[in-house]
Amino acid sequence: MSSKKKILIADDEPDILEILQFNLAAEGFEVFTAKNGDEAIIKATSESPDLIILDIMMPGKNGIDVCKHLRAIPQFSNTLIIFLTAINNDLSEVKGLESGADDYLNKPIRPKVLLSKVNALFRRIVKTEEDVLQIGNLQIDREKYNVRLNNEDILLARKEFELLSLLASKPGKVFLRNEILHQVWGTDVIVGDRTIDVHIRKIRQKLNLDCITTVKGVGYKFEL
Amino acid sequence: MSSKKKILIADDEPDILEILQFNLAAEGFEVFTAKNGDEAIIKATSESPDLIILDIMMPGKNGIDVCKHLRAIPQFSNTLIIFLTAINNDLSEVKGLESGADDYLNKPIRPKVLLSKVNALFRRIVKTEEDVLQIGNLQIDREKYNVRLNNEDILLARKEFELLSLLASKPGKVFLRNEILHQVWGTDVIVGDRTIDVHIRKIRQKLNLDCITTVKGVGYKFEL
DNA sequence: ATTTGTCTTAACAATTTGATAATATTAATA
DNA sequence: TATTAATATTATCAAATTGTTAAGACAAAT
Repeated sequence: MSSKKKILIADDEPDILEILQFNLAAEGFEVFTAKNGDEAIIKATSESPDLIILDIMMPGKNGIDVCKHLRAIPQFSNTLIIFLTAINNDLSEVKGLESGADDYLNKPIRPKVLLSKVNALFRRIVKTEEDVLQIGNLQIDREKYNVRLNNEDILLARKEFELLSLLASKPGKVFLRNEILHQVWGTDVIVGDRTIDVHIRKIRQKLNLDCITTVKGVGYKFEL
Repeated sequence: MSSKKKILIADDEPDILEILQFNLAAEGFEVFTAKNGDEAIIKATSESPDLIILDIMMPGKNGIDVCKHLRAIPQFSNTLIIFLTAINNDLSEVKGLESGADDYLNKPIRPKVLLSKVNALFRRIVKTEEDVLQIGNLQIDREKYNVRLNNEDILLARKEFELLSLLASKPGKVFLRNEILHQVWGTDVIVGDRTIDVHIRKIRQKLNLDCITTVKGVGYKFEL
């Protein structure tokens, strides 16, 4: 999967903050916290989270204020916002959603419900992501499955693409031949010794660029 | 806003149905109703609603079943679904959201909360909704179901249209054959290996334009 | 009932790919 | 430098993948 989703949590109660952080981090999200509304705005601006969870009742700027403030900034017009509230009545819920939030969650927090909501919201948004490697003037787009060098498309066959994609994923790192076999061919496929070489050759030929270095007796590495 | 949003409500209690219908219609939505799960599926198919509100507890097919059934059909992969439930416990909520719903609502119904949730969901979706794709001199109108090239209408059969529409939704992106099968044919439909090819061929033939590229071993992509 | 058009499949052709073998080249080391 | 191990190069071939055409099942329209 691409990069980790960032989630910002703002609540003045340390316990709640901790519970949320623990559960979301365990699910693989990158979590940031804020102890009040103003801090939330600052961290939101600096971290550009994908989702912001706001407690409504906070000293100073409350959650609704923060939400309105953020929604007025283009950077956050598409950010997911969830309210956290103990006030379980019509009024606050309505106010929350009308101020531009995507959902709200009642306290006490039920971790499973929280995670489900978060995932449900992300499922809807996730679609607009990109997965491109950019190394110098070389661009490898894993989604579009193409390689561009100096704004010119280069057609690589599947194995060639996967091999280059692997090497370029960690420029400078030397990949052992075994490692390459496992990653590109799989653990149970057996191919001859020269197979990798031939593919490397084709890549070098097609790219016409000195970017794959042979490390004799060890493997190959990609560099600039 | 474009045209009226369509909402389908499925509940076995006539009272609830009426309350919901009244409130949503008053807000300007076009409302359809169903008295059970099977009717819901039928009406969903014929009306293509933008939002479906499903009672979880219904005789016969319950809401979760209906949701799963619908989500497996490409037509409904992006339709909003909200559950309606009196069961106020973790388990049912989690199950609901995991079966692909976007939100849930606890009974008793509080009209204002309902409307806020509905509006919050629509607000988020509206942005990704583009019924007319324009790529170069090619125009794909998903609502009218037609394709124009150089101001000339081109008649595509439904599967052809959906396939082209999918590929053109992300120009440059390579769609894996599997991905295409899921999106166009649905997750549980099984068709032979050559079916996609044949449809691709027909599109190429009818458009008479070099815009669909084969990426051998991977899939197809659309490009100007 | 007949026509029309859509969707799928089967059969075969055409193409591309990936692996190998054979040979050449390179780099390290005795 | 001669030797050797490792890699590079090239051509070739079988397998995998896709293209094409025609035909039949089915549904919708006439």
